[in-house]
Amino acid sequence: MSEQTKIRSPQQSRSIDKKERLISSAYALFCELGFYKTTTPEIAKRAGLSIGCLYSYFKDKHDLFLTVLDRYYERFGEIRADALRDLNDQDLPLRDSFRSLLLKLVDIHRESSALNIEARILAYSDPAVRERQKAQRTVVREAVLASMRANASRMRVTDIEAATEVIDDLFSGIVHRIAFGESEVDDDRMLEAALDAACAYLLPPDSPDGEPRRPPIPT
Amino acid sequence: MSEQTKIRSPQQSRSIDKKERLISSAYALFCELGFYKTTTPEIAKRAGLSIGCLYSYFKDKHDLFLTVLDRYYERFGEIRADALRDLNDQDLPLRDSFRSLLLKLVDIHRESSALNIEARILAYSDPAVRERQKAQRTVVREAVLASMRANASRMRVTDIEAATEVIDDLFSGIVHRIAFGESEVDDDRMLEAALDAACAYLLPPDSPDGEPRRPPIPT
Amino acid sequence: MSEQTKIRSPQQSRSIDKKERLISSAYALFCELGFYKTTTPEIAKRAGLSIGCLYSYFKDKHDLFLTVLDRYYERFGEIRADALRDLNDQDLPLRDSFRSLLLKLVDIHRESSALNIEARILAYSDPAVRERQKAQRTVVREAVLASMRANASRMRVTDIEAATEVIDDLFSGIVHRIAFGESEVDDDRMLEAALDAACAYLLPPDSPDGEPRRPPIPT
Amino acid sequence: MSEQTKIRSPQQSRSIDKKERLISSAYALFCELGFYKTTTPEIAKRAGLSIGCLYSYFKDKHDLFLTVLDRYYERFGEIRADALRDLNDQDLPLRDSFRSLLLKLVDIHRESSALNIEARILAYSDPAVRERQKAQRTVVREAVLASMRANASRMRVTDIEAATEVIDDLFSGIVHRIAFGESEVDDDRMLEAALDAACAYLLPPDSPDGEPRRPPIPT
DNA sequence: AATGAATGAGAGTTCATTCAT
DNA sequence: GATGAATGAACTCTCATTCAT
Repeated sequence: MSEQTKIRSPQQSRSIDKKERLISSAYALFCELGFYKTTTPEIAKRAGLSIGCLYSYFKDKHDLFLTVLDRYYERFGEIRADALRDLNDQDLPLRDSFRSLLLKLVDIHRESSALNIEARILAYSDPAVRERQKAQRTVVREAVLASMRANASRMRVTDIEAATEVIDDLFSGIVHRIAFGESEVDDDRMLEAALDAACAYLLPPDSPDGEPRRPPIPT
Repeated sequence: MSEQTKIRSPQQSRSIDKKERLISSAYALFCELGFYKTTTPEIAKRAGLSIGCLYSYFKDKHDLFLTVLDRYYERFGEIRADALRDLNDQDLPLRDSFRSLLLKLVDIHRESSALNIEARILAYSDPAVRERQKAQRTVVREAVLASMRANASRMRVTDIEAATEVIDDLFSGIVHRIAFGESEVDDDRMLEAALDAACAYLLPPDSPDGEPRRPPIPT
Repeated sequence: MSEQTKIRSPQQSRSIDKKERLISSAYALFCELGFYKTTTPEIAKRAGLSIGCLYSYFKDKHDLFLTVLDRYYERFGEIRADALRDLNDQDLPLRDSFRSLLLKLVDIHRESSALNIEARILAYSDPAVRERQKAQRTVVREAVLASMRANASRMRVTDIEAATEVIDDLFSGIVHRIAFGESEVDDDRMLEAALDAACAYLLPPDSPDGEPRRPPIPT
Repeated sequence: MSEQTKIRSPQQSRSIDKKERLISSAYALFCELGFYKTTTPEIAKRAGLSIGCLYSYFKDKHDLFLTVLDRYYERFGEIRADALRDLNDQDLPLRDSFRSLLLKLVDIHRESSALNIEARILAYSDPAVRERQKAQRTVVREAVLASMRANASRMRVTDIEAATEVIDDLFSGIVHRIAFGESEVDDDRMLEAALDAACAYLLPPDSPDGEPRRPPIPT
């Protein structure tokens, strides 16, 4: 009679595959249409499964959304973590590390940004979404902050915490703009401008870490 | 009888008042609950009007949402315009103009951010919303760009267009962060950090325009 | 936003009529098919109304069932009260008062017994039904008990409370049997047999109150 | 292949055991939750069997319910038969035989009353249930009637058939009341009151068969 | 012009039953 | 024979919209 037991926790590869297909299908539809315009029968249909099957893997639509959101945050987190590792471990100039981070973020954003926005909306009225969002935010914040601290010696900013959030905002905005083609300006010019801004802000003037990739054409 | 004539275009003051009340009520509810959780009867009820009356002023819920969105963009535009006038006309240091701009943006964001986010979601599947969003973006972009160009002499950036969008992203992020209390850092520290970044990026080193508000305590 | 306001409390005669029609229609269907086989669209259809309309008068199916149950108990209560008045006020022989009570009970039972049985089932898992049932039971019990006490002088039983419940059980059984044609024996013979039992139990031997209606045919 | 052959009629002890387990499990659940709230997967689960297995023994849920009902009637019938044997064979005073009968009926009622009530509801719309109910009723009626006839010499009632049904109603009501704790009066007082009524009705005044168990306390 | 009761398409969800393994 | 994942018809309920008054 327990509700818990009614939801299948698949251990066999075939079932796992079905659950994955449902998550993918839901992910795609939530991204494309948002939460409310996506219907559960449509999710099942796209996954090539019946509606009943969907409800044997997920308690309800909301539960499925949360699962999709977790999946998204997870993937997003991995990519960010990858990129931050570059910032810490390699002795690339900071500007180049940043560029590589931005390009990776653009990639993941391109496929799931609507989901991210939807989550922000739902977070207003849905505590479970809000909580997950906050947790995700905290993880990211800590990782970026650690990375910034590790690079503190090369920087001129003193309030590392605030600087982290400033850079986060700047990068998020640029990434969104590029991912969605909302810029009137060339993607490349946008990217370099954002890097200019980040370097000008974080680094001392004339730091070699902030050298533009392409030297200005000599006159 | 054309369908168009069914929708009243109020010319008498009483009718205008009713339409306004409907827009306000819808604005408040869309902000609070988002598009889908807001019901048309509730909008009418809050406006102290009948649901039938709502449908005599607006073709459907979507039409009302678009009207509300226009109203929001309009208000947002006015505030931005105000703030940009400061940038151009007054001989305040740029940093102070920026600060005043940011504070105004935080105010408007606080009351309508959900609407803004909702619009972003709907823009995916709704061409009419997308179009308005783009138009709004263009207006703002042009205004900010003009303002940047007028100040070009004080700046060191050469790609003014890209710089405009960079600043826009930076400021939007900060404003959102402050408006929604999502920052772990003091609002004030965040604000000054964002101004540091903007000034470091736009202005030549040591420009008096970028002087921090509070001089360092003399030794 | 309050849930309360969403449910219409009709004050105009037309609306009251609609609500009544829904209750009648639901009453008939619950009696005929029971709670689970009765569907809300069917109730609305029988009432000549739309399903949406049903849900503007009742929160949900359960709420409608409770209303129907209240209505049934109310009617049942009135008839019982009528009959008990006879027991108290008139100087009919007790046997004749009882007979008239039984005949009235048969009437109401004939139309709503399934509802009564359904309520018993739902009472197992539904506290709201259980509570109403208990309240109803108490009201009836008190009334019958008062009536028994008023007639105590004519009776030989000393434990009036227990006797009340015994008589209640006896009469309920007989009424059910007659109402549903479950008896193999003539209704009339059954009725007189039940009256024999009640009189033999309650009255002293040879009490004129227990005289059978039809005197034995003289030889 | 006829459809009939799909349903297994188990001849091997292992299979019989499984079928029994399914019947017990269903019996328990139908009693606890009623027909509609009991789900077939839950029945199979409680029996420690798969849902597929259930459907290899029973055509459908309805078929299983009928089987359970038969089983219940069977058990009920046995107990009644036992009790009636007492009435016939032993030379206990009738009052004591009745008491022992009532106590046994209370026992069986306690565990299966919901099933009984559920059957009554389903009998309205389900001919198969109705038919079984009627058959059961007939069996019981015949047995009780025979028993009453065997005791006719001790009794004063002349219409034995009607008296049988009167006693049946009286006893059923009391049993239900006691089994479900619906009485406001002590179980013991209720029981003796019911016996008073039965003896007063059936026996001649002052019959030693109707002596109360506990003699009144002498003054 | 205004009202708000009424509509009904369509959403989420359940569960008796089947059938590939 | 046994399994239990999968099916999908059917249910309850919501809410944008209409239209008689």
